[in-house]
Amino acid sequence: MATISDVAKLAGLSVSTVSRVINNSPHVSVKKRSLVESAMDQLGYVPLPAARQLRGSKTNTMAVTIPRIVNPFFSYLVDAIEQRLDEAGYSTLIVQTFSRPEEELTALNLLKNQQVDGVILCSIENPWSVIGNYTKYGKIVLVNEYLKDDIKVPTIRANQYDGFYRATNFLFEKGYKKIAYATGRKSITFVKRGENFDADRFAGFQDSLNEHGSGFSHDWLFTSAHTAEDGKTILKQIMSLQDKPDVIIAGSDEVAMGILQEAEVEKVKVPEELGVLGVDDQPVSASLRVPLTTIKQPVNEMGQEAAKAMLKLMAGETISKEEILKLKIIERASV
Amino acid sequence: MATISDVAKLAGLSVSTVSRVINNSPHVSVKKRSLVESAMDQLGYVPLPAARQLRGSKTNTMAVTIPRIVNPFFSYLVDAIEQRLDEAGYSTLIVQTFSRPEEELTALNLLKNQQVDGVILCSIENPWSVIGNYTKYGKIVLVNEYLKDDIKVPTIRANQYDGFYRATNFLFEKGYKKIAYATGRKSITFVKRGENFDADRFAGFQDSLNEHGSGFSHDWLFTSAHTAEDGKTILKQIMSLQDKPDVIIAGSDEVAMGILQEAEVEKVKVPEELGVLGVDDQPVSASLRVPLTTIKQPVNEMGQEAAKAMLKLMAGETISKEEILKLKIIERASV
DNA sequence: GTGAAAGCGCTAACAG
DNA sequence: CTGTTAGCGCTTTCAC
Repeated sequence: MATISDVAKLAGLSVSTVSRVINNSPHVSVKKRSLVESAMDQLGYVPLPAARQLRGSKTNTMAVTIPRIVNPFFSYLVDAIEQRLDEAGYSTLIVQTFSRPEEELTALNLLKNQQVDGVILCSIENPWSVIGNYTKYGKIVLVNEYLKDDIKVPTIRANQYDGFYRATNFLFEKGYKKIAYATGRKSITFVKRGENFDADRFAGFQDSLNEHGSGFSHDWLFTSAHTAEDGKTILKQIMSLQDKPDVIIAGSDEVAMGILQEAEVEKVKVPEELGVLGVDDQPVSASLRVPLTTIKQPVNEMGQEAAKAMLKLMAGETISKEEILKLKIIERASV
Repeated sequence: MATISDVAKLAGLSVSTVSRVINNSPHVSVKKRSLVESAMDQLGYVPLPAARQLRGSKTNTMAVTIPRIVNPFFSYLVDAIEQRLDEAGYSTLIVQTFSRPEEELTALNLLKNQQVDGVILCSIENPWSVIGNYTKYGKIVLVNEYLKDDIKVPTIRANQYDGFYRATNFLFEKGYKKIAYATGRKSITFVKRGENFDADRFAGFQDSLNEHGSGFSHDWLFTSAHTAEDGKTILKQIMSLQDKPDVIIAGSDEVAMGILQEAEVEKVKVPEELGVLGVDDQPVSASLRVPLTTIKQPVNEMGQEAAKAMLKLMAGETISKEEILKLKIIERASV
């Protein structure tokens, strides 16, 4: 491995001049600059990051944490972040937390240890009292998370409340009257809007319901719904109900797919007898037999904005605490 | 940021003793060790990796390259690798190459620059003449790739030939006689077995065909098939054929799903009128209306083995060039 | 414009 | 067992 002094020796100059060339300082004569440059590529020289870091200079690397890479939502999100960061000349280090606080600390310590210039957290596993301490070591951006108002970190998220409010309105416009609701949550605690992700969604749903003077039966709430199998069960449960809903907000495309499949088995016509609204817009959703109408999370934009926010932070700009993006309703055939 | 000398000062000892504790050298008295330890956590001290790297010690970090994180095959693969590496105390740095040679070099330079101890390449973008140069800087393991015999790098891959050979036999056993074949490739060049991924698959298919004295019509070969949409087109094409195949190896679950959906529209019974065999076993495949029979890539095992190979390499063991894993046929209802 | 020299935080001889 | 000391490769004053 060639070092800076090898280059200096070959170029017949001092290490400081070489260093200046590397960091393109303006105070180097054109002649010596090219001398250094040719020596550099003659030796295949690349500055050793560890040494530069030791001197406290930038790493040009960012870390981004996600709970699990196999979840498409997160893989697309991190993909979008990386694309944007890449354009700005940053490398990206993806850290899976597996929802474990310790793993999140690994990423945060990267910051403390000057291995990265900033970290983008796409889900938080530690209390802010812990995470907050790391802001002194570098920049932190949050994605898709809710934090108390007095905590001021740049946060990028989608407006779940608004999205679900509009989606529910949309169902009413379509003529539906009895709307069922499925969620991955174990229970819906009636916390107020702005507390968290699911509460926001449910609040949007409820507000639309109230505005339309529509009732909601407890039989129409399905919790702990995650998989296609869960969706199948839900459809069966719905069909066994006396007072059946005429449409369901499925909580995820996965669950929606299960509902769709079981509906086919049970000869329940979609959307005529039961409308099905998905959430997420996964790649396959468009090409199902009954193409799925779904509430799309703006993953791409979220990733882009998160990366932009980080970049601004790096440039020393202060940025507004929150950037809220809109959910989009993708209308296809299932509603 | 507390440094090693801060700790030494607080403990009333020398930096070397502190260093010994950090690297748990045996030659430290219990008493002083605990003295150092308490000083360390009193200060919240964490050794700075950059400084250690500079001294040439291990990074305990591995890089793994994948073309694209949003591809489920790769996200599951990297997930498996990381789990295993994690157990062994290594952090994992995931690098997306976007199939660009430069990005692969970024990962390889991590090795050169002593930022990682090894790199696992899950797809190669540069000629071996380039990659090979990096073996002098650290360990390299290949996954799912084919390389000339004289090149000896640990390589983990699934036996595509065997898998497709067995899968085709399986179709014959099921009573199918006319087997169609879809692939993502733009064309099937008849290179011999062992040259590459797709050639191996097709060779396995062909060999089984020949052994069963079965013919293959060029009308039954579908190339450039990637998406569910492509699958739909394929089904239409099949139905317009005079001499129709009775089963198709779809090349991917994605394509298989498209075929399944269009079959439903066209009222073609699966598997009675047309059998459909997928490849990959994606999460949704099990819960389709006609659960998909598919050739499963041993992603998990591949990841595990790749990680193990790397770990052995790190431990100084020499390992056999190739580790070949078996594809598995997951029998459900579509065949 | 250019070079000499002082460290960044840590490890590893080398002495004791 | 413990301490002293010389760098690892680089950036950055500070002189010239």
